Amino acid sequence: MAETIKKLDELVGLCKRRGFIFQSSEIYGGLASCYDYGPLGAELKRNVKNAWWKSVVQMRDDMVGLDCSILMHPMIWKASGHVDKFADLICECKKCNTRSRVDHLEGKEQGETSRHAQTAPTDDLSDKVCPSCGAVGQFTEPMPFKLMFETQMGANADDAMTVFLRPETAQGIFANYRNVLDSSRIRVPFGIAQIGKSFRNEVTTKAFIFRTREFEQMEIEFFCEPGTDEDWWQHWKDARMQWYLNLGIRKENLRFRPHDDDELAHYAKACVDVEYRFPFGSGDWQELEGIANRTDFDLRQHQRGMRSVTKWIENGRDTINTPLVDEHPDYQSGPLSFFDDQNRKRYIPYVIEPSAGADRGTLAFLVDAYAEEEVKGEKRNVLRFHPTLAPIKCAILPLVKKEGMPDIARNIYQDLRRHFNCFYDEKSAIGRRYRRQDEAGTPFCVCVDGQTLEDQTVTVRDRDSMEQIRVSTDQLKNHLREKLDM
RNA sequence: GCGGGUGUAGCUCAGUGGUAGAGCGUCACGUUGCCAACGUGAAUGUCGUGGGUUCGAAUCUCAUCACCCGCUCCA
Repeated sequence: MAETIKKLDELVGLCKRRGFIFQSSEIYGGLASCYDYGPLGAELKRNVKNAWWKSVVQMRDDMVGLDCSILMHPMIWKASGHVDKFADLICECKKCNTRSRVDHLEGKEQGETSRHAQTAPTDDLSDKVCPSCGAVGQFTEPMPFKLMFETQMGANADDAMTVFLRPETAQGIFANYRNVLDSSRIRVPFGIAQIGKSFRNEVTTKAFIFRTREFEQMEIEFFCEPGTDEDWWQHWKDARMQWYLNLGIRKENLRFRPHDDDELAHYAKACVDVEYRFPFGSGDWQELEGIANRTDFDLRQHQRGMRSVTKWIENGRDTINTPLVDEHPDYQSGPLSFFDDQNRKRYIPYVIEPSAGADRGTLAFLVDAYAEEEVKGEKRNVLRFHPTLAPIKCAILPLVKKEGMPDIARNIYQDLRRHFNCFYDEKSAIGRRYRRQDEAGTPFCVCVDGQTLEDQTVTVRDRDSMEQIRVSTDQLKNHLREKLDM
């Protein structure tokens, strides 16, 4: 009789009530689109990230990790295309107040439109048609729309340089691809994984932590020989779907959604989204992760970017108005090429990018685990987290607060907590304590009772079945570690 | 950014100009002793924020912030 969350409001309330997720700066009235993880949420999210890392780095021979800085050389974002793409011009229809991108307005030829904020024409919208209400020429002056966060680097205001907070972790991987190759003895095909914060000035945030301006990504760039890219794309597609399933997300709430050709980013040869059926919007499927074939676009772009730096300095470090130099005719032998010494071949690798949202994933695990049940006429709320993800693995509870039971329980607690996250609770009735742990998603509860005093056994209570078995205290640690797979 | 809605205790909400409330939760004590038990008691409020009207504002009004729904947008 499990019931799931039907509305976003329920979920927000649940997250706050149990200390998973809070509105950022709440005592100041909140800050739009920013959220904080509470005690249980911080554990949950960290477990999600650790599970991902274990799956894509620890358990694989062909993957290594990376953790690079959020601030990077501004020209990285020129080469990646973000400086231009993320500086679109927006105008507003005076008649219906709808905002449109200038380069999306009808009548404008695509190649003709400048994407550069400072060189874009601020006139000549007189013959353009509002895509929303059909009014002609009723637009405000075009205004630049900065999708990347900017900040100043350098304490001395005169010398300060404008840098960007990264809008994706991916480019840090491309920028370090050469370093990793040269230092780790790894060879193509191989991948680099990274978890970290990224920032985008999304036009629309909303939907709780689903789309926020500050968010955390779990990204892989997998480098492979051109021609093998489609096979690797398929490999990662399967591997990533299996990860969500292995961690307990119900199959019927997951699906692949291939991108249409006109939806593909300019660099991508193919892209598929892993989607989860979230309980908001119209009960709609929403993206958890995108798995793209980025071809050799990024490495080739960075080869151009590397050769454009001098020009950028000469140009007064003006990132927007410093175009990249043309691609070298012999780009296949460039500094970011890979030499396959077994087959005596040199090439720019193709890249498969499985890019997952850590916050979205955490939200999906939370939603999918939630259940309301009837037990003997009483309502029971339970979060059926996979043990790997559960914030607390085991609660240790003395049946009563006397006859030495708390002392024994505390000893067990001190022993078990060295191996996994535990919680000790001796307050109020035992049934209430079990239900509290159900709400936190704790898979096991250990109870020290009267019989423990006689034969050194405790009960182990299972969250999902609510059944109890007796386990000898000297077997307890092994019993739990086996059950928890830890 | 547009339209609609909401904002009162940790949570869910009642309270339409006159003393700030309930249920749940939390805490203490007692009783009980394996699934939100019972009894007694207690704590908890910038009524989102700031201004205005009024003798008096949670309530009327203006502004603002945040969230939700629908548009728009989503490299």
